[in-house]
Amino acid sequence: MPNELQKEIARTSTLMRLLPEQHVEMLLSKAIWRHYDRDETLFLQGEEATAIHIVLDGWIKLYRVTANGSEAVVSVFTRGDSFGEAVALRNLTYPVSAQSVTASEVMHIPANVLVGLILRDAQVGLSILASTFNHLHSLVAQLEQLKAQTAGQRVAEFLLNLGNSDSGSCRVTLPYDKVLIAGRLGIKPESLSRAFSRLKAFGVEIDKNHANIHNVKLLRNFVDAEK
Amino acid sequence: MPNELQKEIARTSTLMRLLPEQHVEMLLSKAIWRHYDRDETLFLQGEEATAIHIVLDGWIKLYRVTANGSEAVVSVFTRGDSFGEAVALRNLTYPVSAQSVTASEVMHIPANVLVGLILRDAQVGLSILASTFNHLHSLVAQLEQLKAQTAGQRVAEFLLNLGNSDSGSCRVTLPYDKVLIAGRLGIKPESLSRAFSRLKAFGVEIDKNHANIHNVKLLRNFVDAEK
DNA sequence: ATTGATCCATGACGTTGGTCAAGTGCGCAC
DNA sequence: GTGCGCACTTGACCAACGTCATGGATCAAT
Repeated sequence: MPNELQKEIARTSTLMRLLPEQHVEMLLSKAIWRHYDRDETLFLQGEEATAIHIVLDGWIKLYRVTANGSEAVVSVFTRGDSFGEAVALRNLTYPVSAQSVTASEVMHIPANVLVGLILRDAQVGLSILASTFNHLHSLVAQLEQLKAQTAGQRVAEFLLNLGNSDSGSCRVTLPYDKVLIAGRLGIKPESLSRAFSRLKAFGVEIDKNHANIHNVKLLRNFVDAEK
Repeated sequence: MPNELQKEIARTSTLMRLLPEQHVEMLLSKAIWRHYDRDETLFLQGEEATAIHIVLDGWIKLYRVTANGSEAVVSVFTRGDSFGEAVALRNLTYPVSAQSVTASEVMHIPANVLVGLILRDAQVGLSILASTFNHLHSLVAQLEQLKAQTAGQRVAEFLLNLGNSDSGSCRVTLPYDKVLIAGRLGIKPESLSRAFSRLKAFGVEIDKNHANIHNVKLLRNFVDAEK
């Protein structure tokens, strides 16, 4: 049973905000609305995709389990983000697994509903391409970070992206626990912890799950520092 | 002026092989066919995309130049691969730059031609999503590799992907120079060189731009080795 | 208050890969 | 041939990060 707030978030999601009103209403009416507790699995890599997913609240991680059993976090999604479009529309199998990392509300749109809509109105296909492109772009950005930045720089950039000011100071909330943040950044929790303490020198204070950035420009400078 | 071989490659590209014949012919007739010498730039990150690209011959790299001036190679494409779909269809700006790393033949399809086709036949949109999904998938695989494998394992996996047998022995050709291979794998040329010599112990011989893998299963084993 | 669980910080140490510098092998122009 | 340039290799050294072990802080249950 979706409430109005949830519907509003859905309407403004990357996936739907460009669609004409009557399509949106149709999708909302055919969607499945579900609550997930913390650490529930939405799907596993290798499963066949039958729906696309829009996060209404909470945090969902996409991750891969590697041949030797360790876990690589690929993305972490939150309110307004959608995922699984490209896979579901082709009836392919997921290349990643998905799990809630906090209690979450997620809306599922059955793939056949969306396919039907695309065939009737090709504009919808372009909308979905747009959102898929966002994912492409964010993966490209992650690759660049991993290849060209040190762990410390990645941590700093992560903090800067949480607050979205570009000068002055700001206080941001760490959205999920530090093990996951470390995973998202491709480092171990211990390294994250050390990176945080090294960032003190650049005006960053970590207090529980909050970070105070005293001088945004100074930190930005550190991220962009040549080698 | 395309020759028949080039047209045949285009027809079997990821992007077009699922399209009905008459659409393919139309796209081929509207396409721009171009030769690039080595090290020519196709486009730069930040430029507005006006076409999608299909590689007919040679190798094209996509890369990002970071704030501190260093370069991160994101993808390397060859015969039959297409790129730029999601960007061109939305008239967005490229998140990466593209450059030929060998002399290459590339076919460009103007975005407006493709958009027109999608609006007339939504099936085309799904085809493009399929090819975009391939890119997504390969980026996800790269992320996993960077986060969960050592440089040596990445090098070994790269060699295994070049030959596509899964047992016995095989001889593969290194498709482009070692500086670029190193970039693609997120390491420095020196480290690539050292990785190669360490792989001798696993039956890999490097000779100029060829690699002999004496025992594919042994090497696969090394890649999948638990930590 | 005590226990245990969970999450995080810190220290000691090992390994990986980057950096810098020198050297090798090969192709090519003359 | 000789000389030069380029791609690659090798070695010595160092910084960054992972690993392993320990200990503190917080919270809930008893």
